[in-house]
Amino acid sequence: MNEHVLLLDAETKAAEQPQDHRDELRLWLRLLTCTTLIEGGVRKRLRERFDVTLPRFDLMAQLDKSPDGLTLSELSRRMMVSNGNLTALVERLVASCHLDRRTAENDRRAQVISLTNLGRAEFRAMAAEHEMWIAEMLGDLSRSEVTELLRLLAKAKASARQAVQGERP
Amino acid sequence: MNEHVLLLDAETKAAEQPQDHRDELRLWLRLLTCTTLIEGGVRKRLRERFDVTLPRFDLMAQLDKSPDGLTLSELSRRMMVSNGNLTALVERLVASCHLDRRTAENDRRAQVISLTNLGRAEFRAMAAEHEMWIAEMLGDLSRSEVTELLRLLAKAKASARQAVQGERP
DNA sequence: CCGGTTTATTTTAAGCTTAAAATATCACGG
DNA sequence: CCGTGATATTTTAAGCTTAAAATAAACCGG
Repeated sequence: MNEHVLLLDAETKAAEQPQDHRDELRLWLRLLTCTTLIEGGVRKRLRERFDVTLPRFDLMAQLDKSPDGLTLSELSRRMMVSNGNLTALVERLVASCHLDRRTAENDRRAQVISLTNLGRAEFRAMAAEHEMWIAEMLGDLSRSEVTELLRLLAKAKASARQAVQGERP
Repeated sequence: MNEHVLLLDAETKAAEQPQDHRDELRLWLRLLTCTTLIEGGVRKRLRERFDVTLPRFDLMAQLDKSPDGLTLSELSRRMMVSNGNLTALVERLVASCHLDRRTAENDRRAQVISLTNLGRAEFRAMAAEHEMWIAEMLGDLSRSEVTELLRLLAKAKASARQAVQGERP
């Protein structure tokens, strides 16, 4: 009986498995292509128009949404990059007077990072153009297609998050 | 009359522009989140299971689809990474006996890269698991949702490609 | 209040990535 | 066949990224 089950499993695998998940794989590759294309376009425009890198723009974008600043840990969680990555990135932006950094009041381990007035002003000028670039790149999608993509990607995001983070401990 | 037009334009801008493209921006951010999540999960699994990096896997994936090999230019176009990037990546995989590299027969400038038997065998073992990881991460989507996403992302991809590459010269 | 554990950050080593400049070869029109 | 422009690749410099180890401070149960 055991062999029977195993045999069935093997046959099932042979018959279905190799084809079964091809669409999911295609979906992942297409998602990656879309992201890479848009990211490349944004990166290039940021460099040409503002001489700024994408990671710096992303960092400033997070801080612009949090006027009271964020700790490095919170930043790394929101940007989904490693902790050590931020150390150098923040250092450079502090050196160029775009960011402020201070020790947290109640926790001497933590650093609170925030935008300076200069940083905020420069970011907002960039963000305004950035929004138009994105609108242009996604310009062939109708309003309802955008809405539908938002809905389906929310589901994909939840699915991936559960699979990826559900295994952490 | 010119002032009239300009005034209308200004009013239109003030009334619509600041809000008009928020959904496209949200869509882009959600796309990026999905990609980053899945990419991180794949990267981690590739490292833990096979001690291989994602760029190496991607490179081998392209070559596996082209049994006759590819030139560096063609590879860089398909992988959407810069030319110089591949030089070191290929070098390392040649050193570890996963890739072959030979000068093209009819063009002494070009290098043709292909998988060795070892490289192909190792890649296929990884690819089989990789497909299951992706299926798991996207497991909460129904078949019809996957199909619909494929359709909409194809449109997004075409839109972005036109906007990004239409400006090259 | 003390010792073990967790949390926040930095450091380190390796590798990836890009843009731009340099090099080498090819193609082709005159 | 020769120069000119295009194409293929490598080199370079700077910056990004990660994982893992190290450091430091906070928390917490006994």
